[in-house]
Amino acid sequence: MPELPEVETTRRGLAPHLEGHTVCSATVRQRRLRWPVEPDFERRIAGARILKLERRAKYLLVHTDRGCAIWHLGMSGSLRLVEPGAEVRKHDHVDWVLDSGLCLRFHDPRRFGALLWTDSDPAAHDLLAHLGPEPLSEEFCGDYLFRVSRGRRQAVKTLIMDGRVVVGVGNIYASESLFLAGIRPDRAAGTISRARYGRLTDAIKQVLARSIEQGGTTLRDFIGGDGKPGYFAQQLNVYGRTGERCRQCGGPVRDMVLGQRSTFFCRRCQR
DNA sequence: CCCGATTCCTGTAGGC
DNA sequence: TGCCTACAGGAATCGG
Repeated sequence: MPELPEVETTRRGLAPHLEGHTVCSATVRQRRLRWPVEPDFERRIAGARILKLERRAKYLLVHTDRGCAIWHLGMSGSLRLVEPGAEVRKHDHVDWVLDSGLCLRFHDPRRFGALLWTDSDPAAHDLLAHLGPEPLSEEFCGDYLFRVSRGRRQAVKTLIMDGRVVVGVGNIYASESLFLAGIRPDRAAGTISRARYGRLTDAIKQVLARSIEQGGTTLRDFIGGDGKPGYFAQQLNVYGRTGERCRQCGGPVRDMVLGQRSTFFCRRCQR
């Protein structure tokens, strides 16, 4: 599914084809996404000139001279440029026809994605206004996590997956980061030392940066037809490896449920 | 305020 | 082989 690295990869891939171009027209085939696409979205975007593509958390912001479109890919969404006249497949919910002749197409089987419009600063939009810092920013550091975790009894894994604390840390990266930092996912956030939060923020930055370098390869990118995960899965230390041997100590990888999310860890390497 | 549970949706995996 | 069910997950929102 699109994690932060994949959204960033999407942004980098689309930017040269979108920035400076005009949206001639838009077609919305399915309005019922995570939130309904507003009725006059097509009218608002038609004729708009795209100024810049920006990523904030897992949102892709398309700044235009008329306002800003806010995309979210949910967990099964993708944005691709297709040739005009390309066959429309099931779950192809939105098209933007560009003045270049290319078409920006949104495909999203599970419809957890969203397409919103705002006439004002998107940072002030309800969905963005209360988000925590970007994980790759300097603001996100051990001191910060230490400070915001004081007095909290919730598990550290659910803390780092809380978008008000830090954005873009999905379920896979949360387990992987905690493994790299040697911290048990269910440790109460408020009892973890400043030094260990330093190691955790380093681990989060490392795992996200490495994934961006790989073009955001995720679990759902397959090699061959056997359903086996792709490149990135080969680098996973614990995610989805229940019962297999820990790469570090050889012990069995364990799983548990935290905040209704499957969670993977090694009892010996994480405390 | 804090935090766990519920909700949206459909493709896929696992059980029988 | 095929049907049926459980499950996965981002993140807002509800409920205690």
